[in-house]
Amino acid sequence: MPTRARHGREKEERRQSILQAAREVFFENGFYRATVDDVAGRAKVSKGTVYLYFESKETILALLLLEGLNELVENLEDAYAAAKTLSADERLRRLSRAYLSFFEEKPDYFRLLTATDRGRFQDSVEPSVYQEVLSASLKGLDWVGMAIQQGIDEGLFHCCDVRPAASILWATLNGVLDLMKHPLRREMVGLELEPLYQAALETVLQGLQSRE
Amino acid sequence: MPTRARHGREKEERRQSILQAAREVFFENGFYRATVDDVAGRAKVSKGTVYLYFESKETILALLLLEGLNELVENLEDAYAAAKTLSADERLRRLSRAYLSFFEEKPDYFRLLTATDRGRFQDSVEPSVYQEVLSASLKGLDWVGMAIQQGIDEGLFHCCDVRPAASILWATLNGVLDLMKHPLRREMVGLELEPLYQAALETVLQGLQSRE
DNA sequence: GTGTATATTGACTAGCAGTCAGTTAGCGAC
DNA sequence: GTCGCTAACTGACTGCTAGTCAATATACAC
Repeated sequence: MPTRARHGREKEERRQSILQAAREVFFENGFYRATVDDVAGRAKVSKGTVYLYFESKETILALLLLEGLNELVENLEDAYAAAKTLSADERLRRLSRAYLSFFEEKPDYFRLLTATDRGRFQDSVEPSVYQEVLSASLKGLDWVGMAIQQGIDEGLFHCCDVRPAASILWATLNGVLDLMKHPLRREMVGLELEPLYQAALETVLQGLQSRE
Repeated sequence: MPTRARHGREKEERRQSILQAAREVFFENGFYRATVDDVAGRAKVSKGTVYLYFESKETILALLLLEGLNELVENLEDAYAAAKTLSADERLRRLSRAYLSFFEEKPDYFRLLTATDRGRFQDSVEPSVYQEVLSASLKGLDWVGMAIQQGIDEGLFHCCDVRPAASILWATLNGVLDLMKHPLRREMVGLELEPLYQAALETVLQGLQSRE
């Protein structure tokens, strides 16, 4: 009997159950309110065990974020692929919609993302993991870039270069999501998320289409 | 002799010197690394005194942010006023430039702003102060809105409504600033802030000008 | 059963926000 | 100048939480 292998599997299960507990606790209370003891308790292990499997509380956050970002990128990939036969602008609309859907269906991940902007994050997380989160948060840009490139090839867009164009659209969508994230701010602005998001998308698409 | 009044002045001076100490310490170390003892030490008072003048560490942050945001809004106001005779699109360029300048000259304030997205902020800060920060962070939108309204009146923009248009531009500028905030991310995107910022501005301006 | 390696525990440390009983300093009355 | 009163100030203390590590338990080999 491959004892080593069974052990490996059991360890992986333990690890996953701690991650799952962290997901629940972080989503319920937010990252800063949640304590490692909460996570340990939920996973029915001691705090020490949590630290056997993970370097720090913030590392766990990073891993959860990576999960979320990967799922988002998969959604974008699917949306891109499903719009294979469509024009570039329509593909960008599908991509944008997929992004908005993810935002609306998994708001918890977005809530947790803001926690990474903190000072300590970069200290207590292995640089490589931090870099991975950063890089994952930019993978969406690649799919937007591919659709934009198609638009340039098709003669739809007349902008100078793919990367700036993709970044502008990506930044705009993020800007709108961020602006409309807090209910209180939404109220102050006096607009709803979805229509503003759509309008922003169309405005940038128009802007990319016109000659400068 | 108006003892009461002199006392009032002295209290205000003490208060200001604590605020100044907090500004220095927060800017140097970031909000989360900075401790209240640091602030107290820098202001040459005890920690208890800090808490006589301010409700919490996060309240001090909120007050510093309000200062920064008010300064920003003044800059925008000046830029708007100085461009009195110009066309709407040119005014928007001036407003955007003033915003970028502030971002580049006072990056510390932007760094501190992200700290408010954290969970605890809303708990330990009086709701009214929190609301004031939120509302101050939206005042820039008003000046953009006024320039956009001018553009609509002049027939330059054909978009449906002022508020969405202003919000789209504002969100885009913020999105670009946020995207390009971290040097590491800037490197990953492979673009520089200023050109992207300019390009984003022009793209949205174009988008707002074209008929839909 | 015994020895060894591995996994787990939870009491402990360190660090920080926030408190409050006790101390000091300013000031007017005499 | 000194007594008494008030307001300002202090810093030791509390409570909480991330992270550690010596002690303990468990699993396995022989």
